[in-house]
Amino acid sequence: MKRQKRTTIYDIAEKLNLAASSVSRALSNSDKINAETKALVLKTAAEMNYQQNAMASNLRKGSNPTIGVVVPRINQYFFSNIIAGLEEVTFNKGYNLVICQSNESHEREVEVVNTLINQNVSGIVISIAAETGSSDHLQQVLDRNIQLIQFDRVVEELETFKVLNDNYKASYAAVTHLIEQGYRRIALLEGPQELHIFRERKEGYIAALKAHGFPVLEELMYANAWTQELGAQATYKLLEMASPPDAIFASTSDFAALGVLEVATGKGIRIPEALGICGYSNEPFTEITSPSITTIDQFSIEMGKTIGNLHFQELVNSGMVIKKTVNIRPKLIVRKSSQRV
Amino acid sequence: MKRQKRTTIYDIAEKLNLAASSVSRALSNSDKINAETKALVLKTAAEMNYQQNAMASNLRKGSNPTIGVVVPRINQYFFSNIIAGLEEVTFNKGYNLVICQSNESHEREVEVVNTLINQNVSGIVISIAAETGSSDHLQQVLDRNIQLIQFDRVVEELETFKVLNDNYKASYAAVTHLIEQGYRRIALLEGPQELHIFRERKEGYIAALKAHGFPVLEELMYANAWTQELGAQATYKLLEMASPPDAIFASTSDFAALGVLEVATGKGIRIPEALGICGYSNEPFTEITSPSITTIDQFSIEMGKTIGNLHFQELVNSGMVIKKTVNIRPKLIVRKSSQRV
DNA sequence: TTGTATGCGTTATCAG
DNA sequence: CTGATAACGCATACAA
Repeated sequence: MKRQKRTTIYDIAEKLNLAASSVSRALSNSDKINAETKALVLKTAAEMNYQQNAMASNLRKGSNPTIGVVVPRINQYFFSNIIAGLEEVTFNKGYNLVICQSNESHEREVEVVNTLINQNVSGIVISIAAETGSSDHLQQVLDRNIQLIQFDRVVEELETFKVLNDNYKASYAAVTHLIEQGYRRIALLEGPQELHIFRERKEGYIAALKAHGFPVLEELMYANAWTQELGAQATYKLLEMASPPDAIFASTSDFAALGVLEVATGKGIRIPEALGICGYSNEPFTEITSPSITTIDQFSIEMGKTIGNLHFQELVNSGMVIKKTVNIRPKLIVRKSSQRV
Repeated sequence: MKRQKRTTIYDIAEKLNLAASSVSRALSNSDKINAETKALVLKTAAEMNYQQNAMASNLRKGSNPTIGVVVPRINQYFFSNIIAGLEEVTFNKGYNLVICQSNESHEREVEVVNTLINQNVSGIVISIAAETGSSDHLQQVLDRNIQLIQFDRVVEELETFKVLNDNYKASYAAVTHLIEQGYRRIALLEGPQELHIFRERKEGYIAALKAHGFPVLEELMYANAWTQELGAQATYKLLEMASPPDAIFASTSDFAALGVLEVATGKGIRIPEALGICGYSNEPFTEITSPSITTIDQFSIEMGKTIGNLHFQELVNSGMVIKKTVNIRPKLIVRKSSQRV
């Protein structure tokens, strides 16, 4: 049972005593073709079960209507929602999405980006891995004039479209909220400071403390606590302090906040009375923990749509050198874990 | 700023005074080439920033080392884990994944499958949409001798590899567990019965009841309760009955179980004492609700890997007519929502 | 080992 | 409006 040859435009042409070019025109809905022959071609194409060979077509046209998406992990709510939003706009334009994971590895990221370049995709949408490194691979993308859109975690030096959350403001708002709720010693769980998003969140935290006349204490800033496990470990340490914090802002993720919640609950600490908690990302589970977790919504679906729109807009303006940053203002979602007033 | 021409093997050949074919051989690591020239070609290729045009190569070779994946929704834990597992094996083989969502729509499913066929992918991995319909599009895949692997939700009549959970046994085990915990009136939340997986789960439920001498009551079987919202609605109705159930098996999903939990908790019903709950899928959140939710793990990452292995095995045996079903035995995860003994 | 020639399936250009 | 032909970039059969 060999792979049977697929029918090509030549097969159709032969059957109808036409030239292949005419068949091509009919199929591509050209206007330089008689309506009747077009109808005839379409009909026989369907009968003969014809399906276009996208590789040949794309090769000839020198373009490939697909967009490559590179994210650290596909199974995080934030990223899968970005993709969902993005797909909503690309699908309607007849564009495909090729989705790749870097698994937070820089090496892997380089590999998948190269694969995408090889595929001649018309655009690449990326949120870089936590394990950062050279950005040569992204420069390559630009050099080949492939649309590059960075989102969330970006290489700042690179002149590309960027779709970002205003991490600083979100963080500032979260800490201000905690202060307003009467918390006095607010600890921060930090992410890897190589990533700007985590630096910005830290800056927002510091600024909010200062703005309200609170001291900024090194002992309350806990580095690299950006997974559930690490968040839990950090919480153990923090709660063992002589004067422990009365609130923890897990600026890295809701998963870290979950780690905090579990450890604190396990120790019999009452939330939000004795300890306030705030996470980041508005993962679905934050709504159903007990108590529910205060967090920050990043409007991920919206972000995805924005990215898609940017892509097509740029295509229209191709040749222009418009590079800019779209900032999406995240929103603080106040839930039980931080409401004691 | 026009898109600059990418360097081709001809550019390299010209520079080195070689034939394009030699360059091609060097690049494809052929053995019919002098080691020195190979090294030289590789070196200059790197210098000239050469990257292969995958479309041309694939067109010429008549194959495309990518696998298309079609799932209802990318942002469900089960599916994203399938993809993660699958990617683990395909990536190592140098294969790409093109991931598409059907959004549970049959029309959309047909569209994306056709796109994948056009791309000449070497395989398609699919879990069909809840909105079922004709399976012509999948027959097309087979007719073109593209590897087709179905998983989880499948079209049974189609002779393809199938990777399934043993829904019947899992359901049977869940209900048996509930009975052993002393629950007497166990309700079932059903999914759309067009899908075999939901039929099988219902059969497992019925069989377990019968095996333990319990009556099978129509009033306790609630149709189409397969989202959180619908699960909540169903729970309202069920708990209003003259003699309400003392346990609810949300055979459709953990989301439905979550709906049950919320409504019951809202009504002040104590879980697991007054009402036992069991879900399906082992979504991460089932561990952190209070009480935690008993559920069924489907070993989704394993399933993904299995699918990948099947794909490549079939490639090796191409020409053979081996079509079979791999059944993965899910595991009951007992948590607090059903433990009252 | 290397070069020449051809074709993969389309689309675009040019005549007719 | 239609047909012939070239070209997209690469890989292979064949010749040298």
